[in-house]
Amino acid sequence: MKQLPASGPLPYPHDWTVVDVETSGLRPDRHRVLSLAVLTLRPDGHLVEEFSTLLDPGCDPGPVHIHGLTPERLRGAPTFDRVAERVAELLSGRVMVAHNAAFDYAFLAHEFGRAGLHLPVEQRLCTLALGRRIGLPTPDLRLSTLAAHYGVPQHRAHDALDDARVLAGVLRASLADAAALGVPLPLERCSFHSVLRNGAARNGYPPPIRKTPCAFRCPGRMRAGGPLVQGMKVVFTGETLTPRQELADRAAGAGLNVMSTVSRFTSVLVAADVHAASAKARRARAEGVPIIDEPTFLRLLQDVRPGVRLDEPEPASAAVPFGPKAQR
DNA sequence: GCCGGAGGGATGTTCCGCAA
DNA sequence: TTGCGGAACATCCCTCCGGC
Repeated sequence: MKQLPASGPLPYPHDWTVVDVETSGLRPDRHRVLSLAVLTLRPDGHLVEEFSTLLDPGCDPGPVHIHGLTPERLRGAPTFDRVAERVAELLSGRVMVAHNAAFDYAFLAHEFGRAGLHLPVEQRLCTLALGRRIGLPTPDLRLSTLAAHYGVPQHRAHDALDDARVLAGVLRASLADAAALGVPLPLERCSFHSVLRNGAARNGYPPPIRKTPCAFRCPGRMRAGGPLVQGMKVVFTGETLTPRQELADRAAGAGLNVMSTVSRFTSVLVAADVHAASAKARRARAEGVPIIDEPTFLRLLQDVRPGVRLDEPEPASAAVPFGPKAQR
């Protein structure tokens, strides 16, 4: 078990609002929030305020065997619209933090919508995505597993307040890890329209990319330090700060060939974390494919050298040719 | 020029993890 | 149990090369 670091200065200048909800099901458009816990934290992770409440959903509470919230327990609890303003106060101007944040965000967004209000969250941080980005040596990324890993005591799983307190502890430790590793936070801009368009559960993974045909001949691998050349085959891995599709569109627009998998013909792998242990990163290392981070890629993207169109003869290039097996 | 084999890339399928 | 998407793996298709 890893020792929970003491709260201290962190290089992330955000005030945080840790949120956990218990719900009557998995569909934010059909199911309701039964219990809600909201904790506000200073940038160093120090607790400022706690708020939690049961809620009267006005419907069947769903899987009682999971959350233990029977109709009897919920009877007399306030409806969401009666606590919405208080919740909005705690969320405003802060980064919302949750485990599988898209899930909690979607439920809150729908509850605020039903109350005729707007969910005042502009950015959210998913601790699941953060754990994945850090590359934790845990068998999985469940909240209970992360709590055990960081030594955060968990008393009652699926109790909103206890889960939120555990999450706050995991957040503090994860932020310390991320800072120590120099890992950028997987902050995500929020909009209710995107919730309606994409649904709730995204598990923090980047969306799949659309394949764009490339009109240029592949010049080979990228040399150390660049430059990028039109036709180079580019693969993305990990959760990038820029949306995956936007990166792919910009790459394709610059004349690069965006591929879905790494092969020995891949010119360069763009990784959210160049030390990542993803399958693509492992394959890239095995094949000798250079790996660069997102900021480097974006910088190189501003100066992509002209390539050779598929219908033109091939001249000398600024790239490294592929190995003998690849030259056929 | 045709055929078969080899290999790479694209695509499809399955598994996994996560939330309640 | 549900829904979603990434990762891993399997399979298919296309291209290229060598032999005749």
